Amino acid sequence: MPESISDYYAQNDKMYVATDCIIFGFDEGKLKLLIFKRRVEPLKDSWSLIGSFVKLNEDVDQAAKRVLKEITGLENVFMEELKSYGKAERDPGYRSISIGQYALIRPDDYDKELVKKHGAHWYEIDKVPDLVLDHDQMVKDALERLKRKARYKPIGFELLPEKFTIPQLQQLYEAIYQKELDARNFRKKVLSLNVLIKLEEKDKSTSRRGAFLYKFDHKNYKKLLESGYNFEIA
Amino acid sequence: MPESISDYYAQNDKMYVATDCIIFGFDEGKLKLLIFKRRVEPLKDSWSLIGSFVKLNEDVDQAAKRVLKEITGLENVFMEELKSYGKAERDPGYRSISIGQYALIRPDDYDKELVKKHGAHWYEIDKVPDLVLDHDQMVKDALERLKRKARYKPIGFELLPEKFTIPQLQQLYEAIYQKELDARNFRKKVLSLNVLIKLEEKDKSTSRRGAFLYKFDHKNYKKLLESGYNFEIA
DNA sequence: AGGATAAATATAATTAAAAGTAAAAAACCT
DNA sequence: AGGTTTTTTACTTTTAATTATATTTATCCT
Repeated sequence: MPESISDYYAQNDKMYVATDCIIFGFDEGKLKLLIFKRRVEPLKDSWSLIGSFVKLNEDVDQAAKRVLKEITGLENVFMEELKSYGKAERDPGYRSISIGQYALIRPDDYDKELVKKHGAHWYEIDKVPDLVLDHDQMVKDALERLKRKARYKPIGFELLPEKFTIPQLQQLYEAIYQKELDARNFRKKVLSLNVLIKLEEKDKSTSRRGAFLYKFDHKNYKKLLESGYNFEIA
Repeated sequence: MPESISDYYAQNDKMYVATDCIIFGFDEGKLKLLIFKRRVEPLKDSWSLIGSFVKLNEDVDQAAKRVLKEITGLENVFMEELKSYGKAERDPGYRSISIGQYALIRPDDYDKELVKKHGAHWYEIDKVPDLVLDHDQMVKDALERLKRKARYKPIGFELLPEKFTIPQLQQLYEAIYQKELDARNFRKKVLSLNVLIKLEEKDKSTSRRGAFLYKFDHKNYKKLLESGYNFEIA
């Protein structure tokens, strides 16, 4: 880079840096996406992901967390960079790049009032309407990433309440992969990973017998990861 | 994002967008990285990745390709986004974010004169000196990505000359994973993927008998990918 | 010619993953 | 009490992946 910065940015034109959040949730056995209706111009009334420009004194991931908190009230959520979107003409208004970040949130956690107030709405993943700019692409990319990642890291747990049953977990994986799994083998496999803690309680909302609740064992998971263990779910 | 852009960028301060290339090569049985010595202030004489600011009318990935061509003379190289680096204080000089992109190039392809002229140098991956800013982290991240990716996509081939032998391919995987592989089983596995075309010619540079040369079968690879085939190498 | 060396094949043995069969257990319902 | 439903465990069978044993082949070297 022998050129100096001013060669590129001498004009009054600016490069804007934004971040957009692809927010997944799991509810009623369905994988869902949180989007919202723009209430200001430009593109008023279009559906869009939730995003923001990155402030000058702010880390990019901080910016994404800030937005997520504004909209859902949630902190300490699983969030990971997806990729950047940097085509010169991606936004007709001004030159910008956006860092896409996907988040997984638990359906019972978020602040419903706050979400409503911002004009946000949960859509089942295969019923999401067209979004502004390149946001459709972002969702597509994020879904692919979720599918791949859920295969070798237990991120699926981020989408469930803290206590969950094995049939619930199976439902989630079935929703992500859009195919049915064998209950016996799924159970066997997931338990063999040794990252679930069985609780005394049962959840009886979906069956007569009721299913035992489990918690995710973060400690043991970390230990296993460090020892080079390779997860494989579904 | 109810706020307007000018809230964030009203000051004369600017946000700069850069891209840095993590360039891998494979030569003499070793995985190597191309870095260069800065010849201008600031940080003159420090080792650094090759990068550039993104021009206002340029896609981010275009910018990376431009740099790569300037330094190596190469076009149409395997290059993929790694991740963004967006900490507010990552560069003490000015607020910038950088999109890391990693590239895999064939050792015989690049323009040696051009590389020399730019003060660039190939280092074995475990002997790379300290780099400026967060470039060390970028290299670490890129290496991890390469390891993971090489496991399920045949990107390793990008690092070999167009014609290569199976023992060479094995060497490459051994270099990436830093462990020895069984020749018989490696051969069996890699051939079972059906993405290699056996040629008539032999390479006799490393053994008396000589080993048959192969080409990567891009067409068949694509076909298999589309049909949902899942690669697994090493 | 005989020995050395790396490459290549064939095939057997072992281990592990996936799929399926059967049935018991814990609740609830009428 | 007996029927119903879903969860759960115990085991078997099938299939596939991994590892290992043994040989053969092509070539160069002395």
